[in-house]
Amino acid sequence: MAAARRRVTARRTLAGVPELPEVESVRRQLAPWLTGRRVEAVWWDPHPHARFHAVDRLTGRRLTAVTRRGKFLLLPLDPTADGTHLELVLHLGMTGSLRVGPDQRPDGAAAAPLSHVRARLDLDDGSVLAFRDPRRFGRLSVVEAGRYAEVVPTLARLGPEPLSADFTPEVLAAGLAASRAPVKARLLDQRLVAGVGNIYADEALWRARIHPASRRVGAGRAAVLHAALVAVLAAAIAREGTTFRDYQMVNGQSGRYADHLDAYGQHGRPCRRCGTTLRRTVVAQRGTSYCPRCQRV
DNA sequence: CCGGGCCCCTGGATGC
DNA sequence: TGCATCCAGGGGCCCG
Repeated sequence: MAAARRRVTARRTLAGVPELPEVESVRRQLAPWLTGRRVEAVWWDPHPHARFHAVDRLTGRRLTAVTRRGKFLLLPLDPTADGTHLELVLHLGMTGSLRVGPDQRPDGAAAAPLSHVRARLDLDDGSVLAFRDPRRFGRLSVVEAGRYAEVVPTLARLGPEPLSADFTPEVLAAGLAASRAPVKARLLDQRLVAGVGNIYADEALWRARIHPASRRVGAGRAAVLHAALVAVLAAAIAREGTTFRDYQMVNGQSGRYADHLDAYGQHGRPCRRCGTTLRRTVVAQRGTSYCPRCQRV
């Protein structure tokens, strides 16, 4: 009884984090609003735990594009007076989200204040970009274009985009062969492939029938895993990400991938393939759901 | 360089 | 019902 209630609760309050599909959805929504806009003013949270770097350098700059690498949003800026090309690097962390829109309601009254706003950019068309982040895991950094190593080391060492031609079954197989860490740890480590987090690691491993703790994934299974990663990420992008508590798209709605989850957060429920009850374990310090029957070590 | 472990933070869920 | 405790997790950092 208690266990059953716990499962229901867990399903209803499914939590998650923005991964590549969610960030890509945000990017697509932001691009038409932000491209070409000039930043008139910047405010950021002076909280001692806030993770902001050189954000003041945005003032007066124009946003020339909205791009993405892995889970990072990259917004290149027009050159400064001395010709320096800067870039805004934005990571949503666990609970970060972005809202963009007019600062005033149509009737001229001020919009209701958003909660947990950690930074805001006032733009030259009167709109405002608000960065909300209850848990303060998100990061905003302004760096010289392409110079990531000092400020955003993970971005500097980021692996190939999983939906690009650079990410091949051979690249994945070679990367997995070079290490004996659990395969899920390798997927979460952004150096092998960019943008995979806890949700899509569990989903891809379930689809590929590979146990998340497996330390031996040969070329054959790596090719299956490659196909699973590409399929899962593409399907999630098509549905604008997964519905969960913290993630909200720019317009305040949620993604529609939750109904398609086969593994993530599904422990206690039957495997959609074989009916075996999915189990929960911990791999790489992350909650992990898998099928003990059809996912093999 | 690599892998493993811990920590940052805070709202919601759980436990008593 | 209320208060205390637990839990979630991306990525930085440290250690062996």
